[in-house]
Amino acid sequence: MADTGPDLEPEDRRRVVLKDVAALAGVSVKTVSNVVNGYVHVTPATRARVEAAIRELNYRPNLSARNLRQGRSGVIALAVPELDIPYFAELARLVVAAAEERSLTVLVDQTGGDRAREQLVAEGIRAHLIDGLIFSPLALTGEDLAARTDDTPMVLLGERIHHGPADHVVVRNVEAAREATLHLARLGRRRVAAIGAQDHPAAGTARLRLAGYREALAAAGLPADDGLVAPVAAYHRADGARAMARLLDRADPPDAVFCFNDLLALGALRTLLERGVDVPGDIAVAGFDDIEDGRYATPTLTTVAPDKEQLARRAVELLAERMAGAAPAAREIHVPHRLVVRESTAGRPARPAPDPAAAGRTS
Amino acid sequence: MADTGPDLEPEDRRRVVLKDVAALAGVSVKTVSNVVNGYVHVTPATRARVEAAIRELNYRPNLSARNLRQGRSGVIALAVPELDIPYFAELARLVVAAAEERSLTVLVDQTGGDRAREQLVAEGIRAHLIDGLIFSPLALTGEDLAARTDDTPMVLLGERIHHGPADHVVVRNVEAAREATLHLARLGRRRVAAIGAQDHPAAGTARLRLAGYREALAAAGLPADDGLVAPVAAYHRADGARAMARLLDRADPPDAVFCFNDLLALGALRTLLERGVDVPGDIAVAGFDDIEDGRYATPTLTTVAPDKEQLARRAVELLAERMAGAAPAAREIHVPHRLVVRESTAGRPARPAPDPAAAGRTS
DNA sequence: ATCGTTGTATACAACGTTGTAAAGACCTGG
DNA sequence: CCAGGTCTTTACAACGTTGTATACAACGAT
Repeated sequence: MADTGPDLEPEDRRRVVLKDVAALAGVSVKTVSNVVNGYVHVTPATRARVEAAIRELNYRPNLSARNLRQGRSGVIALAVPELDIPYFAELARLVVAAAEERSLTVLVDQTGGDRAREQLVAEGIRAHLIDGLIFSPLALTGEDLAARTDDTPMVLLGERIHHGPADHVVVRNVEAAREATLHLARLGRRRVAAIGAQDHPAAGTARLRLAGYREALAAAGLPADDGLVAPVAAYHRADGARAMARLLDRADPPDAVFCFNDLLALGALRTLLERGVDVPGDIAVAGFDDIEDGRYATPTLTTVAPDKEQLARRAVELLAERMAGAAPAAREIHVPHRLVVRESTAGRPARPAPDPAAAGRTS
Repeated sequence: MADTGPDLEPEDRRRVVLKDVAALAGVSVKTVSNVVNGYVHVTPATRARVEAAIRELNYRPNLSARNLRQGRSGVIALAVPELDIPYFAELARLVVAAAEERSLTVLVDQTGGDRAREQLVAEGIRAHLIDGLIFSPLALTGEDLAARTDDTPMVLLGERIHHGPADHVVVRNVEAAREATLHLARLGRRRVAAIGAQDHPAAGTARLRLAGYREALAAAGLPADDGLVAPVAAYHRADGARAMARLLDRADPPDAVFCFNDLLALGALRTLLERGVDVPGDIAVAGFDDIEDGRYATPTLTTVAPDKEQLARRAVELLAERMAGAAPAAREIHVPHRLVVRESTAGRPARPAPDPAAAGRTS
């Protein structure tokens, strides 16, 4: 608090700027800038002298200044509900990696799925700090997003907002849910339950997966019993565990369950185990997302595996296009998915199983 | 690519800046700035006029300019090996939350545990973009860090670098590992194995936890058998699964295993399950980190639970102090931990299969 | 030798913001 | 009604960088 802080050398403390390098190298500031930016027309001799000065002073460009000058920051934000939900963590890793390939830095925002916070994000809480936004909203509706005034380029992830105003990259939720449910029906299960229904208007994922589930029941000639559709407050393990318990407490429990994400399924598995219910003998379980945990669960979890790698890559790609100035109409990109059948529906493999890492995927 | 892009209105496209607001409100640029920054001496009338203009134009301050002017960005970086390792994901969430309380934005860097990348991070790859760094290095040694030339404030997380040049916030690894191992010994286990030893010089965590494990064996009067110490390449489930398989293939397999983190333990559990080994009946398993997965594993996982909340909070706190200019000597802060005993050592709870906790004492 | 032509280096302004210093408006008390 | 103070607002400069325009040097061709 005292003064500007001559904690160390009074002068040396200052950050090194172009001017310092220029002085040491005996050239103009702009020449140093040119060297830093790889401008072609610089004599090898000059370049060498400048580079030596840069090294000697350990010069680092001031990004704030550069950004101010250039009007962009090279930073994009990734806004997700929570980082420690495995699906989003995996996505975050992939987005950061994809962004890096384009020399973009990722700033991570956690909305907690909270509507007010999501609105702030959409409204550009980080405006001018970021050049673009990859957003995975939970609570916002299509109208909310359409009403957005901030014009930072945005790409929506993993959620389908009908006629949204922005690009979105998604998996074919209805089809995928149908495939998973049909898989359960083809095992001969007659009472296939669903865990993960949600009421509120923004619950796009829940609605689509529920639709796929119902389509599959119809296609398989099974009756639709709304008592077998378990709503949840959120998509965490605990919700899945509770929902499973409620289903088991019914007079006519299900013989299969399709959970709208893997965390719900893992919670359900836990309840089944505690109750001594055999999986998949008594009840088969399938999930959605293919998070790593599912590959090590007991039993390993059958699940819909979206191509997350591509999800991330395409999102960054679309965003980069818009950041570069392209302004096509909102696009909807679908990434592939596949059903990965594991023990929770197919049963335990023969005794000697070598490497569990090989279960399901290349790893 | 064509031109600068009159995709919309040729003029309206420009971002709104202070000047625009000032013009509309009929005041000077500085007055608008004063309003934005909550400067006290502004007439209510003026303030109202300015605020109206701000709303009308939807003005957002340009952070690059503000940062340039003020010499700081309000952004800190969190550098961790991988975001989809649950421990780091949880930590990331907590750090982001703690940072938010101080109006700091977090930028996440993934090093992959790669030495070159960690060096870049330490050397200030984001210099001038960030005001501080919270770093959880995997491959760097204390010397590497001491040799760092960048002077961005830094706090090290969860890793103990001896006599490091920076603050670090850590759990008492040796003590915690000792407690966990002693817990296994007190169950009556005689052949307690360890999974997670690592050779390379930077593996501080592995070394400390191994030391704690050995101390506990000595304290319990158990012989130290190096054949029971399983090295791993990394700390993922697959490594734990493989290491467990190797231990089981020995002529004299262990009757308990202390894994140096929960992922290793989860991998080990998977192998045990596949081999039909009863946990904790035949082999008791304990981990470290208390990640959520462990609470839903089969059986639920006994583990050392570091106070991650405090870990994150203290790290941000120390960093903020240094960013504010304080320059005390490097500090080492210890956060509390506790041993959470669950089914993997205590046995299945009574619920479904009446099975008293004493089941853990079978061997 | 002179003229372009190309290649190299420079000065200056500008990006949008805020700190400084100072000017203007307004009040109080003599 | 004015001196002296406080409150409010302003002009200007500066943060570090890069685009533009331009000066200067070196060159081959006339």
